Amino acid sequence: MPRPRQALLSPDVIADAAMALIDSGSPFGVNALARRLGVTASSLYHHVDGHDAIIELVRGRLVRRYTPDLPRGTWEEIVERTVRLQRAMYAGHPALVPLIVGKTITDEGVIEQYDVLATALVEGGFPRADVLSIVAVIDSFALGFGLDLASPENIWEPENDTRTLGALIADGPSGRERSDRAFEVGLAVLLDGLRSRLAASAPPDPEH
Amino acid sequence: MPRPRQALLSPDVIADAAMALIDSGSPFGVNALARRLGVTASSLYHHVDGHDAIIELVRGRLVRRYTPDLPRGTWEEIVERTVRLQRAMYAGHPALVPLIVGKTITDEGVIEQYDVLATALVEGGFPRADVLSIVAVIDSFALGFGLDLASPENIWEPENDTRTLGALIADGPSGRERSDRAFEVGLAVLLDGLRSRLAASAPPDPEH
DNA sequence: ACCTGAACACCGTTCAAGT
DNA sequence: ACCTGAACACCGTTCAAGT
Repeated sequence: MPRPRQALLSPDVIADAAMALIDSGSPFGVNALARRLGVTASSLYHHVDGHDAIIELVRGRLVRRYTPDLPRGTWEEIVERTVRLQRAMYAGHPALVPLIVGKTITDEGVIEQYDVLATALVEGGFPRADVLSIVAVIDSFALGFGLDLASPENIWEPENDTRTLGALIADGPSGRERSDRAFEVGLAVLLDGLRSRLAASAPPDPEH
Repeated sequence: MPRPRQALLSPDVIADAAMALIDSGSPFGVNALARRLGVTASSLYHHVDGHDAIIELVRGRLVRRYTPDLPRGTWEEIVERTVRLQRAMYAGHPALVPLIVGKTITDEGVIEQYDVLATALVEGGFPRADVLSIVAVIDSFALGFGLDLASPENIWEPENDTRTLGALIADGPSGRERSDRAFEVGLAVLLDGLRSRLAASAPPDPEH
């Protein structure tokens, strides 16, 4: 079946199938993807630039889907909304997370999200020299908790006795509920920490 | 060369070579590892339980090397020391980080570190029900910044103009220095956030 | 007990050949 | 322009055969 009159593939078709494959839980790969599409792996290379480019395509789509409009508000609102949106995205597509770690971000839509964040922090009064670091902190935070969603049920499996850890694991929730609670605690810690830092760098308005 | 009088391999020999392979920057795999050891990949399976078990072996060794004695002190000191030790370990062996994400921790030495942390937080006055979440927050934090070390020089590559992000990237440091700065900011935010949380859950001593 | 070599079911990518 | 099939250099794991 060489060269049908109407092309079988396109970047969109490939991205859709890639997302379905990732969400199915089966390991992602160009061969597995081609199989799903009823096509040879080499065919994909006529439309996209290989494995990593497909992942970046999927990331871009998801970010656009999960952030319909650019957030407005105070830096606190924007930080919280950004982190919660990322959380929702990773929760909806946990198997994507291990695939995107350590890949350079080039997608315009994703860059724009980080730009909004950076702008909000500068306008919020954080020292310019710190803002990129703070964006990285927020990013690390979101990614770390995204990986938590992609992790096995039990992160720790103590075989011997422990002083505290074993009992805490036995007493508390597991799986998604454990992860959600940790996320909420983490988000509160993050926002509190940022507020303290802002207060320390820009002393409160002398009028008060 | 079947069955030499003195065994060529052992878990220790394999772990040493695995660490050298990982630190060399070449992609890790059982085949590549066997090649380095001048041995067949199948030989490894007489001593260790495959790819993931080798990674867990390396993790255990490194944790033991980087934490010679169990930390003592206030919860703040223990949290800070734990995070800094993990940071040092990941900085020394960045290529290990992507290999350990999402793998269940079974190594006794590693479990013990988390147990010390959990115990310190309980004794420090954090609500028992929150402690496991807080340990997960600290873990996500350390892992997120570890991944930052394993990431390419440029995390963001904006192609179009941006309002703020592009200028911040151009003005600030890159590579290791950027990562280190972000880590320091993140650690300060983490500790501040934890202090606020503790103060909110356990109101200050009425004597003061 | 320990190592090999062959086998199996995979990877990601390139490229000449076909229409 | 678009798809195929073969090729290349890899993966991780199993297992019978050899000493």
